[in-house]
Amino acid sequence: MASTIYDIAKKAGVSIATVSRVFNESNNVSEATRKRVLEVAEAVGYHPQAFAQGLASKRNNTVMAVVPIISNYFFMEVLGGIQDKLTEMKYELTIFNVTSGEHLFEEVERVLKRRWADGYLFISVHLSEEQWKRLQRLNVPITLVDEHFEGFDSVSVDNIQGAYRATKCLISQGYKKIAMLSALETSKPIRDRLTGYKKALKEYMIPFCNEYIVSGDSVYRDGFTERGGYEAMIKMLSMEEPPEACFCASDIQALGALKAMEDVAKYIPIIGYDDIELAEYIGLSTIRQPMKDMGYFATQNLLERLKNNSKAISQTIYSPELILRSSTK
Amino acid sequence: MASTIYDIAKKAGVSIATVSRVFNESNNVSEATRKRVLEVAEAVGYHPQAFAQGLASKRNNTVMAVVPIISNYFFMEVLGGIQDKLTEMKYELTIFNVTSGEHLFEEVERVLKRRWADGYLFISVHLSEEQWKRLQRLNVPITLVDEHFEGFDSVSVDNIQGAYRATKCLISQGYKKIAMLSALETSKPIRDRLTGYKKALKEYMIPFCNEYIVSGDSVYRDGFTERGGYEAMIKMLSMEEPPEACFCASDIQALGALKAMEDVAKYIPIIGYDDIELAEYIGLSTIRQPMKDMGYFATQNLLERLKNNSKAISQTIYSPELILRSSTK
DNA sequence: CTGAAAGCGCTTACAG
DNA sequence: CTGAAAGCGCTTACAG
Repeated sequence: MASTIYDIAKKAGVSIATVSRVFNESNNVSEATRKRVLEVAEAVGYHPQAFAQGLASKRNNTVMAVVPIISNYFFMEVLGGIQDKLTEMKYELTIFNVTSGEHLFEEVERVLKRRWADGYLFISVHLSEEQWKRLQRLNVPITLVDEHFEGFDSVSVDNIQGAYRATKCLISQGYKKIAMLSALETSKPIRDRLTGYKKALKEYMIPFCNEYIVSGDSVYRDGFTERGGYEAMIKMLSMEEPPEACFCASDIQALGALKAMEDVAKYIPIIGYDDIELAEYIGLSTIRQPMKDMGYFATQNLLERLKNNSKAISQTIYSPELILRSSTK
Repeated sequence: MASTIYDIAKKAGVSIATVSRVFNESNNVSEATRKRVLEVAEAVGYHPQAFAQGLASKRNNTVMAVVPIISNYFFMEVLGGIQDKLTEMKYELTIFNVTSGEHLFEEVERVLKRRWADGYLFISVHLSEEQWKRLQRLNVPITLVDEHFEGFDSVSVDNIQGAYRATKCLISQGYKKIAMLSALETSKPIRDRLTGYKKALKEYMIPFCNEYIVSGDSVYRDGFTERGGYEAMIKMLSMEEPPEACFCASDIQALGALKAMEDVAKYIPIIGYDDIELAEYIGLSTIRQPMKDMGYFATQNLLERLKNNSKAISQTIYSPELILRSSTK
């Protein structure tokens, strides 16, 4: 059986309070005592248990990342930034994977109530205004990434702006029939990007044409998949009047679109969204989201709030950057 | 202040034991009582706290993944498999990022002693025989991924075999001067892949030539980076007698190598290792590791051990698969 | 089916 | 600098 604080206290001839102080680096311990305790602890392989510490102290030096999907590029990059900051500050990371179905809200609420972590990072979790308000009542430190709600700190990228720039780039190359390769419109990023796309068309007085908003049929991951992009591009290219150029709602869909174009040997310029690592290799023009920075900054923000919960709520919005490569040439 | 089990018990007119039973889905509760408790809990937004449950029950339905690096392809894929299984079994995932420096062992030992999780998955954590033995004494359920030690369950891929196949593939195409684009030899996968490379050469009676083992100069991530690959390939191509073909220790290095070849406009066939998603897009021949399967299987294995710690220790070794694409044509 | 009570392994005022 | 003691919020035999 593993030893507890009592065993150490007894063997070192001190009280458990003293042992606790040694491990919590309180400076109210004499050097001799500290040394003795540490020696005993080392000998039997003792270290305070996380759960007991957590319960007694009501803190646990853990941040929980709540995410709808774990193994994708966007999340991986964001996570990289989160981890950098967390390691720097000696916090631990717990990942909670919500299943994004109809019980999303209940799942999220439940995990907050369990008080697993000191603070929470919500990555690409999209809830209704009403639902965010309910979470607010739980009074738990939360920072939003890739989402926006006035009651919580948030870090996001201006999706409208990004789509606008992408579309405008295509327009400025002289194209008029510009399609948008879309996904499920229940997805918030999609709605925003659609808005930006329309805004650009309007500005250049190009009539909006609903047929040019095309999605694939697969709904897995809301359509943000290579397959979704493939399906949509096949549809586009077989239209009576195919578009001359295409703005894709994500790089991963653009990848599928690229494949589709190869398969039917018809090519139109396309531009993606995200700037995943792959984009550079295949020469995909895209809109860059500073994913890693967002993760890092959001974490920093959350940790500051853990220190001082009364600080003002801040909304950070990054500007997306247009990256031109060969796919728009 | 959030309510506790006492508040619920009082409001529902039952004991805390009963409230506890309701939330633990014990069936020894009358339907009427259960309903009443649930109603009260719902009204005040109560849910048992993870840490209190964990301390009292000595279980916490959490698995911890111990990883040296978080945002890379290999890990992302493995993690995807882990998460699938964990979600299926309603376990939570905690990620612990060891910093891979000189205190690696101490860090790892400490986290095990803290008893954060019910079980641990070590991904690409390479320790000495001696160190693994010390961890064994902690008597904690551990499953190794991408590593092998007889005292723990493990899931890995035969690196020697993989490198052997890659090299043999190049030899069979008629090349004799075959280089290996390597990385830090302190890395265990590198040592194994080197062994496989040599084995193939020997089998075909091609003399081993130490100059043909080339690494980049950057040591970040043990050299498993695009940059490391770039640097190494530049070196190779500027040799007096450049190799005719090259086996790269990882796809990510192969990527850098590809860039280097473009930059100096000299091309030789190369083959990578891993089969990251990117590989398909750029036509990189490679050795596939079933990363997602490994994660899934390792997790399943660990969860079984949590149920029954006396089951026999198993070593699972996957065979790597040769994937031929355009980079070797 | 239900409750009283001990216990999980710590932290933290409080007192000295 | 140190200790005694209460408390963190649960679970789980045990008894009925």
